[in-house]
Amino acid sequence: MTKITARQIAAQTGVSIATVSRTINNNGYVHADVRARIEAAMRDLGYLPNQAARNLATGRTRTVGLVLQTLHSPAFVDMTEAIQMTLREKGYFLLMCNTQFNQQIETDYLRLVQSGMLDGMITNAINDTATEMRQLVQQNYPIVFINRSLTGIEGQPTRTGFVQMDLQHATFLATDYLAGLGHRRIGVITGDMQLSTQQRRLGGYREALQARGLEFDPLLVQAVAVNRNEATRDGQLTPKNANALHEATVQATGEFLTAMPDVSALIVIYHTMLPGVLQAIRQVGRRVPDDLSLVAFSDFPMAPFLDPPLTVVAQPSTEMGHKAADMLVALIEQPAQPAQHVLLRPELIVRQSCKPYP
Amino acid sequence: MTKITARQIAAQTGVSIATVSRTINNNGYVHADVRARIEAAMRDLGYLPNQAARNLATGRTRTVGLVLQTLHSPAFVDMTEAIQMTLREKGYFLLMCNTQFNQQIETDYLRLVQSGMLDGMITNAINDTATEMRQLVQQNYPIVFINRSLTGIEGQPTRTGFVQMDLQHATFLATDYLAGLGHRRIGVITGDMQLSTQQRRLGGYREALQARGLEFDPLLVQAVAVNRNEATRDGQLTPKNANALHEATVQATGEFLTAMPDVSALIVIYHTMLPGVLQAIRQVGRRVPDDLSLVAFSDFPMAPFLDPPLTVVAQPSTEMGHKAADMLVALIEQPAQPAQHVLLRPELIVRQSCKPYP
DNA sequence: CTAAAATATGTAACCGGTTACATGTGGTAG
DNA sequence: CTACCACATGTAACCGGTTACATATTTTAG
Repeated sequence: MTKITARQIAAQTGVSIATVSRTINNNGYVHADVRARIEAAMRDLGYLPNQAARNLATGRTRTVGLVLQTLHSPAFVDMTEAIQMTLREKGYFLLMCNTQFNQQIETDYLRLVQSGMLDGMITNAINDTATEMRQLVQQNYPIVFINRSLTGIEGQPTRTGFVQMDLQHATFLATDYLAGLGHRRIGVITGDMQLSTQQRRLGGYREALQARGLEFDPLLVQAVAVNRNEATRDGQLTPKNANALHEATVQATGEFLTAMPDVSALIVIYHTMLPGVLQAIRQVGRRVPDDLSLVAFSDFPMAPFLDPPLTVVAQPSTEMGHKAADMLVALIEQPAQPAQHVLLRPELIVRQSCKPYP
Repeated sequence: MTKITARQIAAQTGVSIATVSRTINNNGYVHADVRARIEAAMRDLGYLPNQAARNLATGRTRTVGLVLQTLHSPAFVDMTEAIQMTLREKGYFLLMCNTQFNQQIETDYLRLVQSGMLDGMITNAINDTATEMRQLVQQNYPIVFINRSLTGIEGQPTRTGFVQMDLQHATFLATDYLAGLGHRRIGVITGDMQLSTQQRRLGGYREALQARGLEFDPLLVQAVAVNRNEATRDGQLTPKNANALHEATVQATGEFLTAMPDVSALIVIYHTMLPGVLQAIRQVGRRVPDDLSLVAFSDFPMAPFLDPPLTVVAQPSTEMGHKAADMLVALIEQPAQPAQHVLLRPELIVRQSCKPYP
């Protein structure tokens, strides 16, 4: 299995390597007969152009990165598949970068764009405000942010794009629905408060409360730590951390429900926490929806078959994936311009996990 | 943002580019002082070595591909994350290749190894017997197969590895458990019959039936088509196909249950079909577990919270992922040798979706 | 004290393509 | 007939590193 090179194809066909290259890339002039002979030779010898060489010569790789914290969320799976399918149609490849909420890993992956390994990046990076990220944006590397925003680049020509679900509206929908059912004390189980998205998420919560004349009580917002910087220092990754998050969720939710017996409804922001929350609810002896109404984020195929069928705020994940991929390719192939924004709306899907407040 | 090159670092530091390269790669001799100066210069200028150039020069990319049909299966998600984490620790990157059951896409991705873009491949390719695949194996490209086997390479030195769950034992466990509960007519909902894994899966089914003195009835095995070659010709991918599979499952299962009223237990081989099966069961008016016992494949976090909590055969997906990644890296970094095999055992997790036959 | 070994660094070939530029042919408009 | 343009192909520089080899200096061993 000696590696076949373009030189050998050229020799075989009696042309120069430049003509072979033109044939491969279908640019420049190549006589039809010559083209046919070259293509035949390539087929016969099973020739495939060396990608590394092309990448070096062209300065592009037709590969983009997708930096997500985890795939253990149906929304992310939908998005990932949508992104990959769209990219594939446009001739791009996808490098997966799951960070398990570890910021160091996140930063490491971001550098791949600068190292010329990736033409661009789609990310919902946690440390979206970090220096490294701003640097990337400033240097005009193509980046599409998912559900993130970045201040200070307004109007400047960059290669930055934003695809967002209306996070504020999502929590608004959930809160408003529950408040409309008469619930007064609506708990929220969410992640680290320092995430830049929390403001918008809680904004929708407060907005809905206010509209219904309810008071905002910070004690009703229960954060579960998802950031796993420390947990990953020792190299123990997935299984341990997945369990760690689950345990942390069970414990935090259990304590929350015990400490707040007047909470009659719960909004769960992160899908990854849902099993833990459900378990905690069982453990403290509450029943959904009779003793506790529940709205979760992200729809998933099994949601209608849970006990009870789960009312959720569905995210347009597949569409977000398509948009993000489209946008990134555009940013890669076109010159810098003011950042583009796409905002998609979430949707409340009512099933049977909520009841009117007695 | 002029791109910084190793040459500039060399000039800046007053050394040759070779010394810079030695510093970067930490091989060969470099004086400690010089090394320090070079590293300082690299930091100051924000230098990152160009990956394409390194790939070309070294003939390696430290990137491997993962070819899976879909991520809409918790087992695949677990595996993917485990693979990626393991690879990352060993300094490799992961290129995602979801094929949506399209064999053309599968083949396309396989070629990436030959084009030098990938150092190796982990795959559960559908067309595992195809010419392209055998060719790859023959040419000693590092490949690890997940739940697949390949005849005709026994003893030959290749760079092939196999990580398998004991598929036969998995169906055996499910079937034996149901038969032990007194069920006689146990239905199986599965995928395309031409998949090379079907033989082993059904083997376990028949083995258990035989051990319990029950007869095998081919009519009890209901296939749902998952192969989406045609559906993808028009470029319409994810959402349409996901729905298509769901609808096909609902319909096939519904007809099956209606045509076979004496079936008192059901084994669902593919997780992606589970929602469709559950919906069909509802539609035909059966109730789990009272009118129908159910065992599904793959455990998932929400399984205990389904109605009823689902009895499943759990796959050691995370472990399979780790093993596969370890194995692939070994195959990449070591010379060809006889194929390695890892066989892991599934486990029956009994919850409440099965009842004794009345 | 001297030869061998270890350390340190530079030179230049090489990885396998892409592409700007030069060169050459044939057809066509003026 | 000449100038110009489309077509066709080759030459060689270039992409940005890696690394074999040559050379020089410093240690170490005997």
